[in-house]
Amino acid sequence: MKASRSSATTTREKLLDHALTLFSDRGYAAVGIREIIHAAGVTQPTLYHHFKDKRSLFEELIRQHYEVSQEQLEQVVAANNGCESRLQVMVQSSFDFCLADPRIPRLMFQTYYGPRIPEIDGILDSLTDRRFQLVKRIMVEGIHEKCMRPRDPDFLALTFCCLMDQPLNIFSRRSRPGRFLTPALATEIVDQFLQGAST
Amino acid sequence: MKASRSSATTTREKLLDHALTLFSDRGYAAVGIREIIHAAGVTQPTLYHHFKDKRSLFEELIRQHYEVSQEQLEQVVAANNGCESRLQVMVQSSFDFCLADPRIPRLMFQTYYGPRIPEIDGILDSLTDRRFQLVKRIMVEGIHEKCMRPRDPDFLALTFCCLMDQPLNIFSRRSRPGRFLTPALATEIVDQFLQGAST
DNA sequence: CGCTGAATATACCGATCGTTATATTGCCCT
DNA sequence: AGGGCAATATAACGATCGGTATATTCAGCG
Repeated sequence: MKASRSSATTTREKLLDHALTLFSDRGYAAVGIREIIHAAGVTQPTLYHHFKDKRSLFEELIRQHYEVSQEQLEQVVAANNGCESRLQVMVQSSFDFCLADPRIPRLMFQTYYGPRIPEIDGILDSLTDRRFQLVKRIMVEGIHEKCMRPRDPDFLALTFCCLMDQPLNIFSRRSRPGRFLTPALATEIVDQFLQGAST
Repeated sequence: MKASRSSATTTREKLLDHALTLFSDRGYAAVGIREIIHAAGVTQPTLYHHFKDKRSLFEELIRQHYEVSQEQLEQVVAANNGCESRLQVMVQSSFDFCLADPRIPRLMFQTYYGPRIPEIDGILDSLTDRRFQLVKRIMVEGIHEKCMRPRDPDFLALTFCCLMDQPLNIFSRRSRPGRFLTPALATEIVDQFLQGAST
């Protein structure tokens, strides 16, 4: 590959990487492009050479990481059978994904559960819906296999996503998320979802 | 009460009210003070007469609504006995609180689960911790009364808060949250928490 | 009446915002 | 060698940001 092309890619990826660091910490509105280009060690026209504007940079960041995480989830779900083990690997895979780079769940969940961002209105819902439908399919399957009580799959998918996302969001902000996002917690979450808290 | 004092109170409350509307929609960083004073129909020095700066206005808004919602929760919990009914009224009371003014849970949850706001770093944790401890006490009691399996009360409180907060956060953003935050959903959430999803 | 002090307005401050016109560098192809 | 083009930098644009110096209004009070 040509040097100029590879150098361009590096610059572009460097911008995306530092944008990820900053946006995942303080969000789209609070981070200025000067902060990003300063962290990346470039100047403004360089950023505007690689991205149309601030909004495009942010949207690409979001789309890219939603894409990767979604593919990983679909992969581990497809590689397992039975609703319980599928839910289990889904949580565990999400935990691993977070520990590999906590900035990514921070960006995704804080952007989704945080204040509205008019610049990207509408694109978040379609991205998160793909994962919701995946969870919902597992629920429908679980009910059909009679390992789950027959209830509204939308409700089940919602509660499961709550139990999975919230710990990811909360603990990915702490220092050393690995202290909290343990395999034991992943198992406990699935157990809590399936068995409940009562005796 | 003097006319000037009452007029001052109205202006101050008008500012807080429009700030609530705007901050709960797009967050602290994305909303400028000009937008607030324009909505309230006053000028900048008026805002700075009633509040030290943008940060103080926001902090007062946050503290005020956390205070009110916390008191309401403690009240309904104290008025009921048994862990199941306490959990039930807690969810239902939170739903009612949201339906009375969806801007308030939007502000609270989006501020808490959204990107970090350096200006108010540290004050959110102490405010949310009070509610978490309340939930935790119900869990400890429930375990002691043998209506819940003996598990880590922190984990139980975490999962219950997940199941309660996430629907509140998600549905308070939709139009007419009352379509979703029904008494039936409140009951389903408590049932899901206690009984789980499996057969 | 004239004084005081809270409340509000006009007009502006310097700083930062997202963005760009212009110029320069340096590799690739001919 | 030199044209062409992607990549980067210097320097600045107008707009908006949070915040304020100053002036005016108005109510309460001696």
